[in-house]
Amino acid sequence: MANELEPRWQQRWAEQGLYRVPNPGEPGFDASRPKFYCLDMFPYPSGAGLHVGHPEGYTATDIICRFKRMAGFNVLHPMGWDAFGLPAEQYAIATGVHPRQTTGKAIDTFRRQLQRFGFSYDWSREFATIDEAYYRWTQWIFLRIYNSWYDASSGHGRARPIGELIDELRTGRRPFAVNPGAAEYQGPGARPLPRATSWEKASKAERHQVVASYRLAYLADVTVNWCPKLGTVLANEEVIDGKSERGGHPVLRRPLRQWMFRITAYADRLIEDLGRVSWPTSTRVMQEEWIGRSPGAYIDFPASNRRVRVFTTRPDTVYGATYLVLAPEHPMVETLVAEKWGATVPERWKGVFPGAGEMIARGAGPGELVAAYRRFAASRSDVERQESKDKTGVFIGAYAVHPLTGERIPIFIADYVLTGYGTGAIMAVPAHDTRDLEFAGVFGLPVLQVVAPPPGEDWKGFTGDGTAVNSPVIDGLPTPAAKAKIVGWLEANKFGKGKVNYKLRDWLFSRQRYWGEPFPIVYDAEGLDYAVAPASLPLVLPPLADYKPVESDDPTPLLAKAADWARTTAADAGVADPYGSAPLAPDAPMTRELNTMPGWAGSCWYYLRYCSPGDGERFVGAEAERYWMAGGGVDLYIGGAEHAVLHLLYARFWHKVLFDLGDVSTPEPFARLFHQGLILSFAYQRSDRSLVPVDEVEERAEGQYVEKATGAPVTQVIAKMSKSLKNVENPDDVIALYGADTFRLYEMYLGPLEASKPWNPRDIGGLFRFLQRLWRVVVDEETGALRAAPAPDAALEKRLHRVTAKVAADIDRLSFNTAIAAMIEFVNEATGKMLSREQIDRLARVLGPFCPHLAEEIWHRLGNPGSVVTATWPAADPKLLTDDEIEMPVQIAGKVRGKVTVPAGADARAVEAAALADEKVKTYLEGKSVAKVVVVPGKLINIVVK
RNA sequence: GGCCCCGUGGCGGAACCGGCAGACGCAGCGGACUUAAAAUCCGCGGCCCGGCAACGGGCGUGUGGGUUCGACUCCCACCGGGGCCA
Repeated sequence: MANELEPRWQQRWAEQGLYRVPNPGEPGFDASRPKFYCLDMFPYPSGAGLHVGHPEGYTATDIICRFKRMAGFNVLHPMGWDAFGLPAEQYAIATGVHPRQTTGKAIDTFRRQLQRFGFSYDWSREFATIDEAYYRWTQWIFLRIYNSWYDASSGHGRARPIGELIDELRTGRRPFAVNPGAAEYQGPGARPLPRATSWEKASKAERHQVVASYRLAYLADVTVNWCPKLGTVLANEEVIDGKSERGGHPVLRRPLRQWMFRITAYADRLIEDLGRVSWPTSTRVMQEEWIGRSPGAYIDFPASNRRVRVFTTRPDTVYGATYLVLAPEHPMVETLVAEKWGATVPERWKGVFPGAGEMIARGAGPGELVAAYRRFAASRSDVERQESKDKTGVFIGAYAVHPLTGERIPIFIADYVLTGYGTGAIMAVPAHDTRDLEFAGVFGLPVLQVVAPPPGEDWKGFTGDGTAVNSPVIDGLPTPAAKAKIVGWLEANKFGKGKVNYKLRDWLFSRQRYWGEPFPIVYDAEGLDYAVAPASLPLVLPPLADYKPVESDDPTPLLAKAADWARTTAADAGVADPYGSAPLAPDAPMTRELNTMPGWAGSCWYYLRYCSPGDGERFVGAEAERYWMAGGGVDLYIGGAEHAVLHLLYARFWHKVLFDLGDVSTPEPFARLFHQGLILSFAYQRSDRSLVPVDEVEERAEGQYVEKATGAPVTQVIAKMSKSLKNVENPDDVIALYGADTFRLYEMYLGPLEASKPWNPRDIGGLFRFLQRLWRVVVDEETGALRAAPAPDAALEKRLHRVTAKVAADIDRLSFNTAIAAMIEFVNEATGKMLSREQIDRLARVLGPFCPHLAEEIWHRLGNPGSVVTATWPAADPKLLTDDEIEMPVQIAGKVRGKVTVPAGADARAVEAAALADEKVKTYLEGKSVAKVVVVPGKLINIVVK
């Protein structure tokens, strides 16, 4: 029946445009209603179609949206497609089919599947990130960010237009020098500084360079994992033992000029504003840890006419520094390394790493051992280097001078220090750092206590807060005060500087693929970058003859194949001269940026576009944005926890830039966030814990499973759905059997929305039977006529009011499983009885958010006009939600021994008297004395006896 | 190693603020209807002991302790599972 009824109503709803919601100023907009913006995380339409995990979150948001509409809200509930991405491009490489075709097909499949669920999306707002009308604005926002700089001087700091910075530099209000916070000018591999010291004297390139160091989008030479065979850069996680994870091709570490976002400028605000949002604590903590704010200090250690700058989060332990460690790649290693070993150098300092002993035995010098160790370190991944318990390293034969004590301390290189963290060099305080202590143990280095732990704890290896000792400047101070004082002292004496370090890096935004947004950037003959004129957007992806990666040791983006597209002129690209240098001739040859944007780009602002998706003038209509984003942004955002950090952090960053520039009205995009749990599946495990595909297992008896091939018993376990375990469920199959209403109920009834829970098809029938039972309560199966009692049954009426109240409250707290249980109870109670027409009417409305098709069918069989979708939520009479008399359990010494029935409002004394007078209670009290009676009104009585 | 979350019947889960543990569903058992089966309807159902039974007693929310008149719920330690970070 569902397969006739459901498509029929879906078609009717679509024809009526029932889920279209007008914007302020449009016909039909009702300003008297409050608004509710409810968003699902942007799906990537894969060729495989929906799996059962998708509709979990979508059903939850649909129920809430339907409920909110009935409760009188203007509800914005959109859907669209995050459609750029690798799979379509990989398919294009193999087949030559343009990714747009592949993606278009996948979108059609997804849309058809979603519509079969009866979700109440406003499909008139649908768009895909690959639409030119959409990515035009993605490119526009990129330029908005590119043409901004972060002014940290005022209050918290904020983004400002780049023109204001240029004015400051031109007029000398701001010294002509690179941004002191610019990551590309720090640490190993820093870019050389410009020579000019004023705007006037600066060359075009120098002006360009200084301005770029402030821009929120900038170019930097970044070491990347380039895989020549695959023709792309790989993430660290995709490289295993120097080979690509997919295909096992060699991967080269190469510097490559890439677009970066200066997201680190926003690090503090991204942490602080987590206090504005209502998000799961775990997600807020994850973002905080990802940003990884650690206040500390730079300290300079003189070493043979140079200074080694270290970063430490524990400047209060500086007196305990007994050696320095540089990352093996640190550029100062070459200049510092000694020619030969000093006479007093202990043998083991010369090198501890595989193969070192042999070299030392044949008298290898420091240079040789350092080179060998660097090769050893380069072969290990960052993760291996940090996880390794066995500390390795080499003394480089040189010493530094401790700036506070004047002592000579040795300098080592060791792979537990990474280039990417701080300055790539540390002062080692073995007494109070676990890894330094392990290292000191291996190399026999002194361990000097400088922090006194709380009584009863060993100072050696104590890493917590305590009291400073053996540290003349700060002796006796507790750790936090000691940190503050020593940083001030180091600054005053020019030994160092307080500095907040972040784990968060600037965001690498370039990809060498085809299927992404082109950058609206061109380069002149000198290689300087310019923004194209916003009016010339969208910059459309050119067609390619083929999509095979360019195989080369030199990283080459795919767009290099579009040679004609890449060649343009200044006039064509609408490039002006932003720096008051020599203007470009209109016919000056320019080349386009050949990288494309990564998959994150389109999903960074899609929630804004939904507010007015057709806008041709602005990325989002200003009034629509103010209306739908009011109250702190999207009211409810539901999606998987796998996006807890990256997508949500990136979107927050873009949003904050737009907020600073006055383009959007709220500082945060998503007011309330919720993660639905994973839907898992059963799998089977052999005694050696290996997993067996479900189709190779049979159930011999209740709960007894054996592997078909061997007959060996296996145990049922819960695992992620995967093709290899053959336990992937397809929603289409379930809908074909039971219909969408049952599917929706089943997924919501599995358990709490946030929990991960196993898919167990055996249970679906229970929900299907519930809907059949409900149908039989209201419709005569023989005649198809409505079964209605002439007058409502009082007991059922009371229960109906309670269900109404309970379901509303449960939807509010996203507790759909208990809401459904309440409806089941009601229908079970009503089975065999009859409801009045008016009661059936209310039941249909309560069912509506969960099972819209069946509810609509009943609604129309009642002869109602319109749709249950636009009906109002039934009011629950508070008088019918409480009983006149209540039964209260009587506990004696904490065990329930009897029950008494008392009037609902009875006071404690009356309840106590009734309990003590109860016959059954009396028999338990015989021979005992009552010490105390605890009465919790409305709950229970506990008699404490001796 | 650090931080966070979770351990409740044969299974999924409920108990929302410290107040009757196990709602609801699945699987199971018994009965009605049926020539029979399916479907449907009615009923039983944590475990152990006693009783033909109604019922009575004991134990029980991973383990051990604590706080409290009262603990699935709060605190401490441990065990197991998951996540994030190292």
